[in-house]
Amino acid sequence: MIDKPELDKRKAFILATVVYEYINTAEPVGSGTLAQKYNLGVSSATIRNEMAELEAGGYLVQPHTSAGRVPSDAGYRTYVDRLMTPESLTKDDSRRIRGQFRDASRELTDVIEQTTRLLSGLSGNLAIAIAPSRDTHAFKHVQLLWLSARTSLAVVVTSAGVAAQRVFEWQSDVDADTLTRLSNALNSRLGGRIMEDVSPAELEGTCDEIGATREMRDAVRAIFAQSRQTEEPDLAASGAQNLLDQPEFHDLRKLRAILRIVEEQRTLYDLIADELAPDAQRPGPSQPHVRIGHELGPEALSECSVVTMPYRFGDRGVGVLAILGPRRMPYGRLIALASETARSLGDHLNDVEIR
Amino acid sequence: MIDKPELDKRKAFILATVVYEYINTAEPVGSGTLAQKYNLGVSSATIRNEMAELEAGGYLVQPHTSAGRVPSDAGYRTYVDRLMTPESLTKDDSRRIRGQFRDASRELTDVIEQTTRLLSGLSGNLAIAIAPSRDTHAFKHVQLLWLSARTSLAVVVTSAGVAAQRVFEWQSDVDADTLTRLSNALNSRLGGRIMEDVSPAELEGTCDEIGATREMRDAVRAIFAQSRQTEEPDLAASGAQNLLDQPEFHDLRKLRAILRIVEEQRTLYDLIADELAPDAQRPGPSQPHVRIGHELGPEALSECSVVTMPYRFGDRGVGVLAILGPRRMPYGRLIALASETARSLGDHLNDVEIR
DNA sequence: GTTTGGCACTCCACTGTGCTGACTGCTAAA
DNA sequence: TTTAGCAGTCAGCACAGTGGAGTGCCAAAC
Repeated sequence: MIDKPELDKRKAFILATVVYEYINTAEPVGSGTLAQKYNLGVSSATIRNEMAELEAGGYLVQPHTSAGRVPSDAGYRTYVDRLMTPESLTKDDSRRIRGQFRDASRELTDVIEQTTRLLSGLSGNLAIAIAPSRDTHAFKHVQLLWLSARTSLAVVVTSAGVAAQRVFEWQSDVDADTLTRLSNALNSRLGGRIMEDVSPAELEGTCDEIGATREMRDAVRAIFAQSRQTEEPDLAASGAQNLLDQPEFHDLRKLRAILRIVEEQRTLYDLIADELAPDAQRPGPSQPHVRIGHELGPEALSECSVVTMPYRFGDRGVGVLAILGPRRMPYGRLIALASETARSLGDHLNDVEIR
Repeated sequence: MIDKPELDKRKAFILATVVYEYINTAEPVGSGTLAQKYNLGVSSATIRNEMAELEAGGYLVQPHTSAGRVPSDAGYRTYVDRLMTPESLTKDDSRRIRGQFRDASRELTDVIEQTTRLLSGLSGNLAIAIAPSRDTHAFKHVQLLWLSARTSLAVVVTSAGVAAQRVFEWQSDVDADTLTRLSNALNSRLGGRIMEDVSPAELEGTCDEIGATREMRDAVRAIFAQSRQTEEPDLAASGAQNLLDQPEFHDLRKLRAILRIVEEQRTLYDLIADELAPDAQRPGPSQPHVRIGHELGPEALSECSVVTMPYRFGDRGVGVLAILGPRRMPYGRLIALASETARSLGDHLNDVEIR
């Protein structure tokens, strides 16, 4: 990508104003409107000339010859990176966010889902949340419970709550005492460790220590594997119907394509999970990111933008909040919303963390 | 409601054909089309007369003077109750349903969600599932686990798997032995009982037996209350984007109203939960039900129909599957799909039930 | 009594036309 | 470099005209 020519002050101001006006009205912005509504100190003809140059530079596009201008991906990008003034939340928004987490559930999946509801309600767009990978939770406790001679229940508790439970049917009788000894051995060896650091070899070693059968060894491996990973990405989305309000999605074909992606969680996950890896390594506070139109990849989302904001849980756990909407979204407000919600969510998770 | 006049054979056949044709084409059906495509043995003029009478009887309506006819709620109702021939599933559908449950999760909420995905995929409509109320599960096991001197974890296991877990922070030190004795006492007193039959007095009695503190009594009550009920109805829905394909929902206002109801789970639950109560009492196999247009209640759903089918879990647990779509839905096929899926789901739940 | 062909009538959906208004680019003067 | 003025472009809208699908009714046929 070639560097865009630098924008002089007036061009920058005009671009910012076009984006601002278009975000508010959803109508192509003409030179006349600009001269009238905003005090630029120059005539519409001058603005016209500037806008022509902004179009040549790739910041604006014209839907048709005799229409006003609309920002391009590059126009939005410049706006977000350099022209936009950061916003802070209204008192009311802050209060609603705090209120939501004050009496939120302790259950990770419930919290994640409630957070997407909150965020979609406040933002008027589609909200998505990815739960922190279980690999990064700390192991707290495992208990093998005796239910009957040939059945038992295994429960694994991590710092984020119960990660997995599973019923086993044994081939041969098992007594409660063996289960307790095995539980104790595993607890003393693994307590406090991060799940992804626990190796299968270590599990087997612990089993051998108390003379567990081969069958039990397999069972222990299975239950640990299950508590580390889920088959489907752990993700929630809500507020899809908000998109119906946006004039750009009145075309049903486009809307379908988008909703298909949302329903098919895998694609949605891949879209946002990019934010996980870099943030987990980078030290310091997390940063919101904005991805605009074609930057997102899928053609179906070429008229959408996404604001993402990682949140932290414990030392290692990282999840992501995201807001998906039309490119014509109020970036400042949504960034502020996502940031504050991510912060509150992280705080809440740390509060309810099992220590 | 006044009884409709009986339909003679020919009227019945014409009504059935109009409904059938309209379901397939989504276009108002005219007398000419009927005479041409279906072998009625009479001319279009005769059909015209019959259709006029069917309209007078309230079975058909005309969108405008020079258009064909469209079924009314009463027309669909008659079709579903008396005219339609029951369908059975294709080999392929049956295979997909069986395949889905062969390696389905043991986790109740996962199964419920996967079932809605399956059903929305097969039916091409919106699928909804309500999980059986936890009140009807059988109590299996409770374990109070010692995590540290002042924190412990309680896990309640019911016949459908883990129902609740909760971390307690105690005001004063608690030792592992007390927790174990309390767990044992609760288990021996309550094992196998249905959750809704367990009274708070009984819980308190058991606590007193082993000399538990007031604080622990409250904790036990809380964990049992939590395992019986969830705040939100336990419900899953998927396939909303299927509705976009239906021509009747190309009107965005109508679509919005419907999606709003779907997102707001409470209304959706109330809509379908009616099916729970009567079926739980009635002996014998469950029956599918169809509710059409205004029968559903909410004005927003006046152009929709819902097929519901209860499924059973254990002796008492009853949940419901539902398919929501336009009134112009292939009732025979959807009833067969819902029935077969409900049966498979019930079987699966009973297979994975903890005994 | 029922059925049928014929006919006049109705009304939606579509098409083409012309108009309006918003906006542009360009040019020449300030 | 800025501005006023002007001609040109094009979407969107209102309007009228047309075609066609379908109806209701009536009189003749069965």
